[in-house]
Amino acid sequence: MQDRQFPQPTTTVSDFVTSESWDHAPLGALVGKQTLRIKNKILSSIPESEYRLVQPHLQLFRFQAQSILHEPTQRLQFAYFPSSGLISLLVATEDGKTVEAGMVGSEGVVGVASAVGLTISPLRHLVQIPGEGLRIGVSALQSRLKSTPQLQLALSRYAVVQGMQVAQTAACNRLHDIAERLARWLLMASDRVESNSLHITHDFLATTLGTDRPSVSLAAKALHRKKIIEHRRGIVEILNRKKLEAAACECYKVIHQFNGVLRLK
Amino acid sequence: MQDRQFPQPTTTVSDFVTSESWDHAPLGALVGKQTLRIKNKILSSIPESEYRLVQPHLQLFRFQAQSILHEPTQRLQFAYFPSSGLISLLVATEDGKTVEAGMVGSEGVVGVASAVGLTISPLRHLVQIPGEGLRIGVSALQSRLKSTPQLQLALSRYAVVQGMQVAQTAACNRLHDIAERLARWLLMASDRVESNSLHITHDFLATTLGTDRPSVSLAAKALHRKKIIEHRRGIVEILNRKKLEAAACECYKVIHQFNGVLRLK
DNA sequence: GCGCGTACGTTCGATATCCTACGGAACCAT
DNA sequence: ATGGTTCCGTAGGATATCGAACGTACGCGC
Repeated sequence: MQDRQFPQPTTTVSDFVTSESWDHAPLGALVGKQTLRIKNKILSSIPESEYRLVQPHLQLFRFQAQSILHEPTQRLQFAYFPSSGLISLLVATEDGKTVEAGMVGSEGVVGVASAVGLTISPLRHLVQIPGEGLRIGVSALQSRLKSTPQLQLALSRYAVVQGMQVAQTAACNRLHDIAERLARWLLMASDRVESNSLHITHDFLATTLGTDRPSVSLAAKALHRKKIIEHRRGIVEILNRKKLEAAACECYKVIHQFNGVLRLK
Repeated sequence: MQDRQFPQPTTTVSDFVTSESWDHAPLGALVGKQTLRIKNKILSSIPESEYRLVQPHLQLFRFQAQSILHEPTQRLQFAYFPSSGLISLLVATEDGKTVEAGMVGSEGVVGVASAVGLTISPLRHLVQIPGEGLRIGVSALQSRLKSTPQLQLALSRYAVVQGMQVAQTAACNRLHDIAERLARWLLMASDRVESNSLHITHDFLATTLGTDRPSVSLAAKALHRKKIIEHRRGIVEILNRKKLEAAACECYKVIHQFNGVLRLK
């Protein structure tokens, strides 16, 4: 919250592990981990027997707003299983522009590349909406995967589905205008936060939509004029969800459906 | 070649299996499959023992220009391992526009979703440059994967790396102009065809770049004026590769590097 | 050689977006 | 309250792209 110098890599370590207090409170920690496990769709989908194998390596983790979990120049350190909050997967170009390629909430995992033996990712992992979850060190995860085939499959499957979502985003970025994309993003974020009130600035919306701030303000104004959203300093509020869905491009529904694929095997 | 009604789903079955002649020529078939196997980077990377388990299910397959291997409305039927040629992964929107999200050549596999138990893909798989390769039925592949862990890992890893490439494409589509993207596409295609002469029309370039034909013609003209490319009816020729790389956006190099990740474990 | 379908060259107006800039409002720390 | 910082509203010119249209050139089949 206090560190807002977003583009600087100085804030990229962001080791806000809250396990200090939680880990040393045996009962609390277990209850916490179990709750967070259930809220994360991937961890909740695997058998109890497999979960027990990875559980000792899971740390409780609090996602701080605007902190960076990974930079492309780094090696992947952890895989994160959010139970709440929202993490943006951003691509940054040489000239400093950025755009979001994907989004991870409680339905997924951040750093899925580590599940297939890779320790790099060209994507910046930025916390857009704070929350909490569990994380596991990359080497611990990799060494456990052989004995947790269901987890391995769930992770691989998520990687494929995430690729589909990224592909739809690639098309969306090319073919749909800013107002449509803004509406899509607000819906996707709202789904993950489970709230109609989003704490985000136009500036950050510009970095995720791959445009500049005035363009976001104009698009937001257009939605406001239609009484679809309301926004004040750092907060966007959804007034009429139905209308917002109508204002968004088809990509919202398409991407939303992909999540269903994960459950239906 | 003769069927050019591209957007129509009538040509989507495209069962141009040439295995009839090849399969019934025992020696020739084996030699053919072995050659094609070696040229495909995924099949060549797995142990001989695992290859022998899937080999009986592999069919020789010839990719016909402009044929469609898969439509989003269908279920995945086969996974294709190209040894040559180029397949575009296209996203189509409701209003009929299309744009390429990814590209598969001998380094990869088409239909990787089938490797994680899924039988859908929202991407149209379109043959851009003809070639040949091997294919395997989805159910045969899935039933063999448990006993071929190296293949499973190679496929999962490819899925992740392909996701990275798609993410970079998503950014490229948003942040780079048409001339840069055209240059990038020509380079990527040239790498896979291993030739400086590409048999493709401006119209198809427009569908892959997500724009219209006149915009492609203008961009091509700009490259031609700088003596970087030459183009006549249905053919684009790269005259100066160095200059073409300079004219392309960084995304070419970035995506190219991802392929290296596959080999380096 | 002729006709026809396909592909390319080019134009122009409309639109979306970018880029830069400035001012005002909200929030925070003191 | 006050000063500083962050965030939003807005404007105007520059640019890229779109969309539609028309003409031309190539190549194939007859």
